[in-house]
Amino acid sequence: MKETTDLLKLVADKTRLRILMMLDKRELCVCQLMAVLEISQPLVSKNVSLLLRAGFLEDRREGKMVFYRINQKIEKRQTVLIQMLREILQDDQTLKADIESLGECTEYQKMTGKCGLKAYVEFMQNKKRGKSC
Amino acid sequence: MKETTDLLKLVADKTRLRILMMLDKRELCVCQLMAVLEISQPLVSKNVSLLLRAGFLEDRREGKMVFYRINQKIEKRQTVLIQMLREILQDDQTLKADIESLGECTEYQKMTGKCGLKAYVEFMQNKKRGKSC
DNA sequence: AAATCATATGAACATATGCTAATATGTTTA
DNA sequence: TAAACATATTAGCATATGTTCATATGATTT
Repeated sequence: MKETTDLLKLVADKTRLRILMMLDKRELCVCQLMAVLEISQPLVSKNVSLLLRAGFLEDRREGKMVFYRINQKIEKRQTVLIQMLREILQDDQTLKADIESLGECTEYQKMTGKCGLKAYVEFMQNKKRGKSC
Repeated sequence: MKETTDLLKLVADKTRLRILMMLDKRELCVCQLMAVLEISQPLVSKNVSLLLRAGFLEDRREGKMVFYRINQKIEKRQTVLIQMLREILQDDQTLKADIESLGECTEYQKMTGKCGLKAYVEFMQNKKRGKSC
């Protein structure tokens, strides 16, 4: 019972829900999540590690960067939960915007080859000038 | 998005989850929930009214008693959520015990015709003597 | 080796949440 | 109408939670 409520609490949070749904689309590193969600690096790291410890995610190191994705060997309960989330969030505007930002930011990253705070700040400035990434 | 996290938060609580799953089996009044869950009346009332306001439940007055049940005109998202909960909680021991207690307590209520604190206390005393209701 | 980059961790703070106790409302019975 | 019963609401407290800031770790590049 507690396991279930813990699982639900984990997912009952805007930041983590956005992260989980993003990673449900594709593998991402911390800095990409920062850029798209427009939140601080420690906040991403913390929430990502909560999802990791709960078994939702698995990580993969590539140089300095750590990539996260949905755990392939996920528990059945978690699979069911994620399927439910997909269903009730299929028309969610925040998530749609996140996915769109993600595409643009990935492109931007390929151009600059950077993934850090500076790239993030530049990205944000451009975005606010209406150029979106 | 906030609607979704609010919905999840509501359900990410042991007390409310037990109430919701009980009511998923059958209609119940506050005092029955008190007895089975072994929690105070205000606590039942509060959580039940939260579930009510969120649209999960509907209420029905019968004399002094107020009966609650799953709202028949529930939103689709909520239906999906409840179905998911049924699935991941199908082997939950707490819920199994709740359902069992419920049967016994309903029987006890029919005998005494009472639904209040006194009946509850007697019930609890008997239960602890190993007679279970 | 030093500097930079990417991520993780820990402390501190504000806010939110669940719970209890006291009280209020509303209904039925005596 | 008074008393008992069933439920609802409020205030207050303790705990939990999300967030930020500062700092630590670990990897790469120069």
